[in-house]
Amino acid sequence: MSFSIATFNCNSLRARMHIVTRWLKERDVDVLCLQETKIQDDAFPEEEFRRLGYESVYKGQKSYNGVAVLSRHSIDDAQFGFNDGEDLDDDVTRLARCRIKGLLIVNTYVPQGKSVIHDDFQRKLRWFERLRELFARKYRPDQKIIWCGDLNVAPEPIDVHDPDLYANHVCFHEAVRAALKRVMEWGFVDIFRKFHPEPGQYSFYDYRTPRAVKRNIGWRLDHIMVTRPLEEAAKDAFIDLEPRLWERPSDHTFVVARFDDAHFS
DNA sequence: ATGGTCGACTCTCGA
Repeated sequence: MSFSIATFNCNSLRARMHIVTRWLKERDVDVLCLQETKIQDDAFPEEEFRRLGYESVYKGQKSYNGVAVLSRHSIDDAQFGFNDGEDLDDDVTRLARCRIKGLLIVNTYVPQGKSVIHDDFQRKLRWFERLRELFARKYRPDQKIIWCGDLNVAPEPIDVHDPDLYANHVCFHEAVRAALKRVMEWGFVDIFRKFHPEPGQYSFYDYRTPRAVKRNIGWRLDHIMVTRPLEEAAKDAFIDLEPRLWERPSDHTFVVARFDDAHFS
């Protein structure tokens, strides 16, 4: 049997509900992690997801951010934010953690950073440090952990259309790539890249770039990072571009990974 | 060519 998980920055769940529900019906995943839901908790469409067979945990705020985890299996120990004494309200709507089928799921919407000379960029770098501290404090790399979401970093030159052009971009600058790498070194593998060494695979296409998808001018910012035991259980991973052809697509698309769940609880 | 387009919400910001 297999277990599948996906991540999607929906850029407003309200505006993208048609895409999320259609995708869930057609793709049949076990777990979907959402970012940028931009919806407050009292308006979250929990019942609609329940009718499709999905439980959900979520934390949102007005206009910005917001994360949710949808699951066919029961969700335990849902928590939001780092709980490290540094949490802003903003952090709580950017980081969700829970336990599903014995797996630890960490869903993040990492701060974008605005520009490399803005304070928010320092905050972004610090965010990755705090994530590493969180993993070191709460977990071990021999556990089955999935860290996924919009990480707002293209890890390597092949993850952007033009590495020279983006050298000073907040999602590709060497400092932010090093910050991501530091977290990865704790014990994560980029499971999409493991199955797809080829260039030209992106999860994000800027609305402002004309015909970006057609010209394949994109970024790989949405990731599914897994610990070693899950790397061994992984069967495949892919970027699902089809929803980009549906009505009113998000600027991001779905990234999916599948595992052999024979050893999951 | 330093623009462009979305979404949420007040008109401008964040991405």
